[in-house]
This record gives sequence, C-alpha cells and structure tokens, in this order.
Amino acid sequence: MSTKKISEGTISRLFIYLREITALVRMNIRTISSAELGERTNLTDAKVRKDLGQFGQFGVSGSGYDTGELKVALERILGKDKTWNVAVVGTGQLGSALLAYPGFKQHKLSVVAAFDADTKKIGKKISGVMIDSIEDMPKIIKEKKISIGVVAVPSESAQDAAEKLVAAGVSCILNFAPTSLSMPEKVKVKDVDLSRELETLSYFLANKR
Amino acid sequence: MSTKKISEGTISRLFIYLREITALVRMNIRTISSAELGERTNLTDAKVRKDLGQFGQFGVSGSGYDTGELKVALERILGKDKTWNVAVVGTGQLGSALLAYPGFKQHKLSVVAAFDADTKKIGKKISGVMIDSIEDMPKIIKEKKISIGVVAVPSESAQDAAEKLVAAGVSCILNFAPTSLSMPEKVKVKDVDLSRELETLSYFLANKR
DNA sequence: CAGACTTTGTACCATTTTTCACAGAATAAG
DNA sequence: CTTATTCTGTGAAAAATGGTACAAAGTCTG
Repeated sequence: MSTKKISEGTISRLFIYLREITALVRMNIRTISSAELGERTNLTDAKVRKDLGQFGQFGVSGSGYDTGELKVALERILGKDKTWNVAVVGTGQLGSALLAYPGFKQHKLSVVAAFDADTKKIGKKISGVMIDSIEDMPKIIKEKKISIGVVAVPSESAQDAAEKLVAAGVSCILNFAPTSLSMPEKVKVKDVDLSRELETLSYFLANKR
Repeated sequence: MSTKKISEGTISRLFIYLREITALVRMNIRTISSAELGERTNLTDAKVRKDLGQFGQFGVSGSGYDTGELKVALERILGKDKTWNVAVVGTGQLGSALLAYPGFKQHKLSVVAAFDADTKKIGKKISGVMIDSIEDMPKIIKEKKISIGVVAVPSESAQDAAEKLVAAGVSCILNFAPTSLSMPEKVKVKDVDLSRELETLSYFLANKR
C-alpha cells in the first residue's frame, strides 16, 4: 500500500473520473487525455494528472490514458470489489425512502437492518428490511457484520442514535440529521444536509451581482 | 457590501452557526463565546471568530456574542429574509420525494412548479404541485419568477434539463443526477450526489488501518 | 477602582490544495 | 531517421485554508 495519505477531495474526484471513464469505455473510446477528461468533468488537466499520479503512472505521453486500463485501476483503488453492510436508524419519511433507494445496492452497499424507537413499527418490514428495536442493535450489528450506520432520525435524537451505532461497532456514520455530531476521531462521519445545500443557494441568489 | 469574496466553506459554516444560535435563542441563552459555539458545532474557536469576523465585529471582548443580535445579523447576511421560488424537473421517485420534502419551505424556498417529459403525468399534481410540460418551461419560469431549478432526472437527460432551465432563466441549479453538468460561469451549480458520499465511505472502510 | 479574568479580533505561521510550466517520453508524419 | 507534435509526470510557485498566540478591550469581584 502506498504510504502517503490521500485527500478526501482526491478520492471524491476519483469517483468522478471513474464514472466518466466507464461511460467512455461503454462508448468504445480507447484513450483519453487529461485535458479532455478534465473538460468532461469540469476540472483542470493538471488536477486530473495530479490526482491520478498519486497512485502510479497510468498515462502514456503523447497519447493519454487507456480507458480500459484506467477503469480497472480506479476500481481496484476505490475498493469497488467489496460489499459493505449498512443499517438505517429511523424509519420515518426519510428512513423509508432510504430503505427503498436503489443506490445502495448499485454501490455495493447492502442495507441489512433498520431500527426504530417506535415499538409499533417493530417487526414490520419496509422495502423488504425488517425493523428491529434499538435495544437489539448491538446484537444485530455484530451478527450481521454491519460497518455503516445511517442516521435518519430527528436532530434531537441524532447524537444518541449515532452513539448507539458506534457503541455497537459501526465505524462509519452517514448523518442525514441537520445537526453536528460529536464522534470519536476514529469514526468517519459524513454529513448529508440537503437543507444546507439549499441554503447555500439562497446565499448565492441574495448576493449575486 | 463587503468587497472580498467569502469562501464556500465559510458560508456553509455560517449556516451551522445560525442553526446553533437559533437553538440558543430559543433556550433563552443571551450570550455565547466563540469557544462554546465552537464546541457545540465541532469547530475551533478561532475558526468561529474568523468566519464571523469577515462580516464585521459582532463580539464583545470579555463576554462573547449576543445571540439575538448575531441571529439577526446572520439571517441578513445569508439572505434568509427573502423567499425564492423553485422548480423541480423530473417527477420520478426522487422528484416526487423532493416535492413532498418539507425542508424547502422551512428554508424559505417555495416549490412552485414541476416538469416532466412524460405526457401522461402532465396536468396531475404531486404534493399539491402541478406537473407541467417541459415545453411550457420558459413561460412558467418567467411567470412564477423561479430562480432555482432542481434536476431530478436520469443522468442522460440531466445536461439537457439543466440547459433548458438556464435558458428559461434560472440562475441556480441543484443537481441530483450523478453526472457533471457543463454550465456557463454565471450559473451556480450544486451537486447533491448521495452515491459519491456512499462511495467515499466505502473507500474509507476499505482503506482504514 | 484596581487587579484578575475572560474573550475578541487579527497578525503570523504552518499546512494543504491548486495552478503553472516545462523537461522528457511517446507518437505521427514525411 | 528526423522533426514536429502531443501529452504525461512533477517540481516549484501561488493561493487557500487552518491553527497559534497575543494585544487590546471588556467584565467581574471585592
């Protein structure tokens, strides 16, 4: 394994490159230059080369990158060959939508458990996933080898839900609650806050010249 | 207006501060120090002061920030005093969920139009919003003074949908399609790509040591 | 009202990220 | 084979971001 640490920005962009490269392969385009890949992803050629360069030398001077080769390399780098198990906490409007969301499966993530505090919901199924009691979380997380927890509860309960997930053993949290979670260093937290995205747009509109 | 450009990161954090401050005001807490605000938002005191400092001097040495005053100031800075109109293109699974999403209203965004290419859907309502034909987009966007367009169509049609929105007059795009949109400089594009967030988590899991 | 304490605003420094720019490698053309 | 062209990989410069530290300003206490 390479020793230097790769920035989150780079990782995020690698997925963008992979998406584009996959489309190119499908179109039977065999090679692409950093300049054109940059064009297609709205990034600069230098950034493309720097990002890719961190993992070795894929390019060929004078002709560019071989799409097929690059696709395989990126998939390996990005760990697209493994599947991870996911648990969703909260089965309200948002939680239910997430349970139905096909994107998890598409990205090798398998939603294998759902939890809710409402005892009336326990034992029922949503999109084929059984709803369990929060109390059974430690047992189920361990049994089903779940490593990603999705927090889809109201803000007030978000910190608590996240702590329970971490205590039960997950190492990544995907947080949909619009609140800042305090988590130990070792836990990876990813906030998905649609409100804030929307608000940023408001700011742009209010301040555009 | 201040002349220097404010970074997107700062803007995003201002909304976090505002959220926290709003909660504090509700709890009748009158002042707060940058240190404590930082604690509550998982940011450092210096960053809080630096962010706020870019818009003037709100703090009082020795006692901190007046929550009521700061709330008003932030709301003004962030344009929360105005309401913006939104149109959603695409009324499939995701589009429908967005039309039902209460977060828009909560953030002074009003979804006043929806468009779909499927003629069978036109004329129907989802969550109280009428679905119109893409052809009528220019007229409706203008009439209803819509400034934000939400792209909730499949990747293949995303670029086209975005271009139509921009041609009709919107200046911000919220893009849910997992593809990179090419847009004129002046248009603000915000990508919301749950897949990529998920994938980044996968990468973290695959490479955590 | 003096001295101890708190807390801001900012200048300075460190680190990370982005951009620039160019030597050298591969290709293409005559 | 030689020359022109394309395009990578990467140092070095520049910009952005984040963190430290402290003077100055305000508050609190007796």
